[in-house]
Amino acid sequence: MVDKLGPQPDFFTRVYAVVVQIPHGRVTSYGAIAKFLGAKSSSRMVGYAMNAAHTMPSVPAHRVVNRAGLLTGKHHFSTPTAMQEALLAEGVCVIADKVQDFEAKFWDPEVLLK
DNA sequence: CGCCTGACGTTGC
DNA sequence: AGCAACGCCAGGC
Repeated sequence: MVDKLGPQPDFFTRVYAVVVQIPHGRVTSYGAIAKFLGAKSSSRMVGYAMNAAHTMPSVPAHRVVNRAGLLTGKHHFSTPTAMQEALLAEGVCVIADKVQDFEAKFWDPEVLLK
């Protein structure tokens, strides 16, 4: 695993590179990232990558939620509310561990291609 | 070296 | 329309 987020061919690093690109106050889904990486069927890997990513402060894992906009991985943070508070601090409405206006706040990795 | 698990997603019943 | 099962791939034991 590379400490920096350089253009490494590693799947994990690939995920980090995308997550880091997520604009402030914006969120995306595991599936979107997986699809962007070409492994649309491997959405689980994205979540798995985030698990390892949570050790990297540079990777805003709190901006990544599941397809339903639910903070599924919040339990993996320092505190169960860290993820929700982090999103709220960015202007993302989070109620009951769910992102409000998810579609509106949703950020598609495709913009990286533009 | 093989089995189990895991922050998801999709399809089938 | 709600619930269950399968698939996917990689890491840990």
